[in-house]
Amino acid sequence: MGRKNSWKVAVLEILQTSEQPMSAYEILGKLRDKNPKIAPPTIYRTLSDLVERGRAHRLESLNAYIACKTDKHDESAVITICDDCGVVSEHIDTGVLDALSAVIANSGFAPSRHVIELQGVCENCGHEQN
Amino acid sequence: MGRKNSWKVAVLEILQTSEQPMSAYEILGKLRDKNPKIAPPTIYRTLSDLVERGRAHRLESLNAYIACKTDKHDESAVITICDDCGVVSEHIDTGVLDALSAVIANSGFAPSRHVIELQGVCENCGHEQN
DNA sequence: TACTATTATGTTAATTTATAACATAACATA
DNA sequence: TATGTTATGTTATAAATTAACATAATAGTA
Repeated sequence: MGRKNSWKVAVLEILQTSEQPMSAYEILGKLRDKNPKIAPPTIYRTLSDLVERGRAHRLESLNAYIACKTDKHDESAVITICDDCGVVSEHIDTGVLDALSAVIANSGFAPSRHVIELQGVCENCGHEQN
Repeated sequence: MGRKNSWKVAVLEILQTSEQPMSAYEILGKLRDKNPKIAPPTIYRTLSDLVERGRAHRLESLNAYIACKTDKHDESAVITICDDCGVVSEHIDTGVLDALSAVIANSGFAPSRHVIELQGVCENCGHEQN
């Protein structure tokens, strides 16, 4: 106890090996395979830390988490979420940020964090016919 | 019972007269002043309906709701949320949407819904010194 | 009008998501 | 060793959302 980062690596590995975003409680379930006593606050603290450091993203529209798969661990990615297969992608792009800046320029608003999430159908799923 | 839209107007009025975003349970509390028996599903159904019709927005990053204050009741607004005073503004802008389109153009992703929420400090609060 | 289908709403209960509050252990430094 | 600080553990609860089913209103139609 009190040792730093007890869970960070484990949580990150779980996220990295998941094809799909995971809820905090899904991660909790995985961790409990090894340590049955782990409790929700531990997960939420670990996730907050990972998100703060840009190693994971919280998907606000799903209440779920993914590992950051880019090498730029900022929190400024545009995120796409396939409603069909659940695959999530990150898109880093300054064009969107510039456009956002332009929108708010006149309002005097100073953003410190932004959430940009697109839901829809990914290319793979779009090609399928059911 | 079974009569259409029993609550829609009431919920919308509550949202419209609120300076700040309200959680589902805050709305529930207000409605209970008049009708003590109203239950969560009623609120959530009403809110879903309002959001679908673009008369209200759900703020994904706050789990809260606001009335749509624009005359364009689409779901494509850029939303700014002041961390300080709680004031929320909607900004309708095609530039951002175009930039987003450009980002996803190569990925083949077909978006059906998007969430664009900026958190930060509004002009008023930015001018204050504490 | 009576019958039926459909949809809206009511109701109960549970599930899912998240955090408050406090206890304990580790670490750092004097 | 003593003290302060931070991380983690632990218990309990709060907050947000939905499932499942019951009942009532409405519309259509025989």
